[in-house]
Amino acid sequence: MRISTKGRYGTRAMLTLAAHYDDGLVAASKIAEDQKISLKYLESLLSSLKSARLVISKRGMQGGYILARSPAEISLYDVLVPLEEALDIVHCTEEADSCRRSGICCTQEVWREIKDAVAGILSKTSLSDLLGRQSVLEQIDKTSRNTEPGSVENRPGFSRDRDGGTQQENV
Amino acid sequence: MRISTKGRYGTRAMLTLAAHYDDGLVAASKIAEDQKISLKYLESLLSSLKSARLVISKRGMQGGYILARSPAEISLYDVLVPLEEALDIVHCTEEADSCRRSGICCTQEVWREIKDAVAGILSKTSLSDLLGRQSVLEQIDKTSRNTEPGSVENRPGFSRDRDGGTQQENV
DNA sequence: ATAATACCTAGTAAGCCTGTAGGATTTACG
DNA sequence: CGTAAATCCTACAGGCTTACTAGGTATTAT
Repeated sequence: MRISTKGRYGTRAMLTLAAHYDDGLVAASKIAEDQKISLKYLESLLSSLKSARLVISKRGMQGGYILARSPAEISLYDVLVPLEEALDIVHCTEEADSCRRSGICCTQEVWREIKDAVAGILSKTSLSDLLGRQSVLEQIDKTSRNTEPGSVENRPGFSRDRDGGTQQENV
Repeated sequence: MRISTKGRYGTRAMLTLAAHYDDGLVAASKIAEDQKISLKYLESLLSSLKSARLVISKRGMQGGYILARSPAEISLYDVLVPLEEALDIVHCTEEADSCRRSGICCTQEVWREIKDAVAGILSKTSLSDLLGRQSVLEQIDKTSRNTEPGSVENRPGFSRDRDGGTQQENV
């Protein structure tokens, strides 16, 4: 029971696109570098996101991707559904007829309750919401590093690539 | 992102044990028959549940399993955690140090929010709650089928096996 | 023409899920 | 004591998903 890296990587890719929504097209290679995601893997995620009509692509030189709608109009639910192939916590709630006990299964109620709660949280959180939180966190991060110098630790930021050679994280 | 059959089967097994909490030990074979779960698979689930100290077992003839606490004192959260090996929706929230971006990762907040919501629902739902819902559902089911006057004292388990010798469901 | 870019098809190593198989050990009961 | 009923233990296996990698094709701006 977890959101896979597919969903997490996809979300982060969408955040980069959201951050550059006013700048026009962004190349997949830039997103990959920004988020430290394997380019080839990212391409497949973007393909899914394109099929879901969340991004628009342009091929050829100077091509790239851009959000199909404004960041405020795209929720995490929109992003995760095509990547996680439905967020059904439990198969049972989706295909009721596959369960012979469906008429008298008390656990279904709970699974559905959970599913609705998760969908609610994801639906109410838009990409622009996340961007807002991000800037707050970056601000805190920056000031905390100024106040305690010496423990700087070279942490690559959300949208900067300070330590050119590092591997991608596997998170 | 889903609760696997392991968690669902385990939950149903615990419901059978809850229904017979006052009757003493219940053999795994009876649970398997009651819930239409493969006996061998069920055994491994019960093993996990025993390690989590949710059930107590007795070996040998006339042996079996019984809840370690009353149904009201066991939540779905208690049951699912040992079966689903932690309900971390996202690995990231658990092992923060494995994520190089942890200090400034805005998506973590959302994953944690979801995790807390799920845990909240599961924690507030006890086995006795589910038993209560179950009896309501059975009553509805029975009246809708409009059959069998009387014969209420016969309660061979909380699920009736309507269509005889069919295969086990794989839900 | 060239280089940058999206897009497409395959494959793959590892791990997990959902069991099955076959027994070893413990216990009640006649 | 012998036996049957039960838990407990180890091992395996087919199928699926995850998280990529490899290599190439099509399209486009310069």
